[in-house]
Amino acid sequence: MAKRIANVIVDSPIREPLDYLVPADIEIQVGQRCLVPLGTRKVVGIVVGFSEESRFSKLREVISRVDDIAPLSFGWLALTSFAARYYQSGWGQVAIPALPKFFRKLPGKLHERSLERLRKEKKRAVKEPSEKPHLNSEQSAIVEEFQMDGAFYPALIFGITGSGKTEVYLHLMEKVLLSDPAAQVLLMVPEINLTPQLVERVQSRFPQLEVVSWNSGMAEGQKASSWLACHEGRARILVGTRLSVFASFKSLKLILVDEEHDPSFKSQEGVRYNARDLALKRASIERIPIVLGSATPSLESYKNALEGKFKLFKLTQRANSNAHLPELSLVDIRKDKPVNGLSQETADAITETINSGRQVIVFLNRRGFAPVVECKNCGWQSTCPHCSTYAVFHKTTGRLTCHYCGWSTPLPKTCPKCGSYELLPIGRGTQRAEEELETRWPEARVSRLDQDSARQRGSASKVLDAVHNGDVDILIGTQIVAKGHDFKNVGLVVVLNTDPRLFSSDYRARERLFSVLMQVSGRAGRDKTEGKVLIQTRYTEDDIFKHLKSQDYEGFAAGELEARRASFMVPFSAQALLVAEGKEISSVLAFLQKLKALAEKIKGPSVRIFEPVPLTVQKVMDIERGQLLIEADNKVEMQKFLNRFQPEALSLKAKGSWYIDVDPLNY
DNA sequence: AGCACGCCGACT
DNA sequence: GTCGGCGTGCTC
Repeated sequence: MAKRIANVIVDSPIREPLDYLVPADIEIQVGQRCLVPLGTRKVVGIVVGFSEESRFSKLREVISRVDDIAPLSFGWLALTSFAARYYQSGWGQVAIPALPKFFRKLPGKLHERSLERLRKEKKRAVKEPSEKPHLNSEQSAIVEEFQMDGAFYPALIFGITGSGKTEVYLHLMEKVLLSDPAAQVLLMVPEINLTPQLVERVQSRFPQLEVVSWNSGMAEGQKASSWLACHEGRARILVGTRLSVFASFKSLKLILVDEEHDPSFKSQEGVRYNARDLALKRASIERIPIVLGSATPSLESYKNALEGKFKLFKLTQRANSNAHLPELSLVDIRKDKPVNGLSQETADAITETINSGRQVIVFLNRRGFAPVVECKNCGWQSTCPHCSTYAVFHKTTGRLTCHYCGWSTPLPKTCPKCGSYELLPIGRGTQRAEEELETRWPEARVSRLDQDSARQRGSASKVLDAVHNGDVDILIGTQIVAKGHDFKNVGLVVVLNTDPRLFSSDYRARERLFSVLMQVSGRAGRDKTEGKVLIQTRYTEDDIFKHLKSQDYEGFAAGELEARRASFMVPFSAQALLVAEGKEISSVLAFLQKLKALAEKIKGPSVRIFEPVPLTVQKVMDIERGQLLIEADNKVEMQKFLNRFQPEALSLKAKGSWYIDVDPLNY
């Protein structure tokens, strides 16, 4: 009988699975973990196949199998394998880090005991299910029409803010969970601190079922326990961030991706996967339905829906029929010149709203006090010594802080260059706006919500609770205030300083701006009384505002899609970014130049190679960074090219490191 | 990614 | 003479 050889993936950049001899006394199957020697180490790998022969003559032996849990499924292996190929990475580098640490390490003496503990279900307060709200006709039409008969069925729910998407998710989940006592549902959410509230809402709806969550902020033990509960089928619902697309399920029957347009579904470190795209792949592998939901879908998804690749469902009415669409108007800051950031019209509206006993949200997407400090005498500016960025002045700490590397120094009393005392904060962040609001409305209770104020655990929810309880008159904040909070008494939303984002070099900036403005506008008028939105801008005639005013995502998207079609941009083409890093920008660009030459040699007519350029933020933590953009007619052509390019590129030696970012979101 | 090997500077 | 710096290259 031929010797049995196991193909094993391990967490190393080796592209192909490694071959190991399987000793006669070891029974092992595909999907099981095993202990193998790797160089001088022993590591945990996953068996992905068997073969009779190997290109390698001197094979080493599998040390032992790890059979503490059921093997990983073929579907899971197919998903991780696809992800590795698509994102130009090693299979093991995708698959192994997708397991909780507990299942990646060599099982020790107490392994079985720990497993027992992980398997212990956390206690649920068994209570009556929360009330099931009545669906309006649009909502129930979706639930009725939805196909879940064992086929891949991708759907996009495009529903305006407040249209009750979550309620539709819950009904769809119920439909799936009731139809099959083993069925499991994956609900994917963006990376925000709203997950606990959502988990609670889901759990109280299905009090008899185990609901678990999975996100990077959780303790390792928690992660392992949630993961295992899904793997073994005990947990029926998983609510998780992008990482959960790689969770292991016994019987996954439905995937929901909430806020599918959110950039946090794209990983920006390690393997740069897009969890929304992989979720679609997973649904097609498992032959199950998948729902993408958003008030402002990504143009990629919206295009797919328009072309019939996704079933398109629309929610056009607010679920709470009492709620009004907010009335949006622009404040032309060319005419109504802002004083300390606020135009007269804005200030009057704030006064009026507070006086009428309602709340104001001021949205300013820039944290800190001032983005840069400047010397009036010699022109010195507060730059970060390790990054090509400004160090932001934070008045709360009295320090200059770099938002890229965390470098920080006390604000100097005098100019470090000329000794002058005239150091001026330039520009405006949330802290400065907060100060201004407190000065102008001394009677009002002002709260700030941004990354800095939310840093301490629980402090964000404290502020949010205060807003809900009516203990705050004016809430000033960054993106965080825009996300999904259902404030009942907000009469006015003010948007400051969005103009820079209208003219970004990133062609996706407008799409994101539209999305965030829609979201933040949606905070106004969620209950009986009307809400108002004021946007201060000097570009009042920009199309984006026209569509915002009428809450017309589809009009906006049609315009953007047309512009992108005309210039062959994503989603009418596919992109990949080669990013190189090193000590000196010249050598980084020189290496990218070598990659470009190789790419030009390999590429066909469907692929275009751009010029190597430094990244927008060229230096971070003393590392210089450059990029080379590659464009192809479509994703298939891009894959064909990368698969030919990548092995050859790996053999070029670089001074620093480099990676490929497929379907990049950031430039 | 680790980890070892290897070939040059400051130390008991 | 050797301890250790991190460049280079391999792991079935």
